[in-house]
Amino acid sequence: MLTDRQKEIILVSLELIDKKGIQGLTIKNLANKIGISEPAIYRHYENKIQILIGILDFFKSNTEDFFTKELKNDNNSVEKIERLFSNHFRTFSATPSLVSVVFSEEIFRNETILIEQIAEIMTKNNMVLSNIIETGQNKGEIRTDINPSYLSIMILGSLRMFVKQWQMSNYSFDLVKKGADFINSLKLLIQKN
Amino acid sequence: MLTDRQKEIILVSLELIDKKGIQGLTIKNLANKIGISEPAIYRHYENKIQILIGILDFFKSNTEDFFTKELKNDNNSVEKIERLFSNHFRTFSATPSLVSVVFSEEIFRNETILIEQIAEIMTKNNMVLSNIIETGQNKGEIRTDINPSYLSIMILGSLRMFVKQWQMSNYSFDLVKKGADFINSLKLLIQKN
DNA sequence: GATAAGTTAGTTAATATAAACTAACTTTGT
DNA sequence: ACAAAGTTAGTTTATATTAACTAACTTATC
Repeated sequence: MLTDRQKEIILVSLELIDKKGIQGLTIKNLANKIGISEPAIYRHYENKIQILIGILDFFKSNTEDFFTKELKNDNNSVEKIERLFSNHFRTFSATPSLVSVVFSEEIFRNETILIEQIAEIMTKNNMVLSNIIETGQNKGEIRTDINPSYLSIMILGSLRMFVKQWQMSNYSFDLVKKGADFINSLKLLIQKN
Repeated sequence: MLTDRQKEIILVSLELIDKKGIQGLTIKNLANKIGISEPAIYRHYENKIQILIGILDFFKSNTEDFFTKELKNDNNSVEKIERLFSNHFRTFSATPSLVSVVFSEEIFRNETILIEQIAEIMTKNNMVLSNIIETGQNKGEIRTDINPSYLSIMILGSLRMFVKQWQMSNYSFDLVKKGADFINSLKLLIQKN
């Protein structure tokens, strides 16, 4: 659905945001880095907002595929959570610049459409996780002394902070490897007994 | 140390960032909202970066006072953590616009000085918390099956996510009240047995 | 299979707007 | 009367976007 150039624009935009923040994403920087002129960008995206929407779509499709696949099976809930996040770790490892974008609602504050999309993603993540937790509690796999929505906030917050630290350390450790270790600790917290 | 007008500039800047994101903090918006002309701003701050530094200082002094006070006493570690965060909740309740700023490293990506200050704050928070946890583990108050740095990431991440949800819900619940409840759940997770 | 018509992806040049900041003058409060 | 805080009217620089045009390729038609 996306042309090669469109994919390139999205990827280079992610890199720019990653390295210089949202203020670094200008049509000029984008064009320079790709090696074409500024107006050429407009042959591929109508305007800057469409590019930002493209970035969000890139991430959305990335996770949505996985959600639908993973949620169908009938694994243990704790394992499900484990897989959900090791998948995220793999995604971030492959495209580290995604971290800046996905964890910075700030970037999308200008346009209502963008805010809505970000809110949608976050609500979805939260609902999916709450559901898994509730099921796990009913099956006796997850501790029941804390309500699902709180547990969900804690898990999502923990993971987010973990990834953010990886980013702030300049990707100095292996996210997938250390991430697996971190998830193990998280499992200790949420498992029954 | 700050004049009334300087305080006003900081507070209005916080409001602008809170409502429109960092892109909403312009000298023009600032001047309009205060009700003076743009150049008048420069009578009080040399340039925009100084204003941003002012915002960070405002938050730093807010927490530093508390840290030094709170850490001297010899309370139970879990209680210490509880107080540390209920204090944060109170601060955010009083000045909700702080949330956008403190939790958005993104905002300060342009200038090296600002990045350093943010990193300093985060490192400090993390060290203070790790220390409290380690002490608590040695005194048998906190579970020892998870290492202090992981626990610290989990706690900070949980709290951050909790506050962020409060913000994203348009401050629809009482942060201090529900926050106390949330901290209770967190306590269940980290306490020994 | 050659030519006309259309498309794609690019170029350079220009424009509108908005940002941060400055110089020179005026008002206000003690 | 003088210093602090304000104003008006600018400057410079950057940014997104548009206009006008072109080279190279693809498709349709005779």
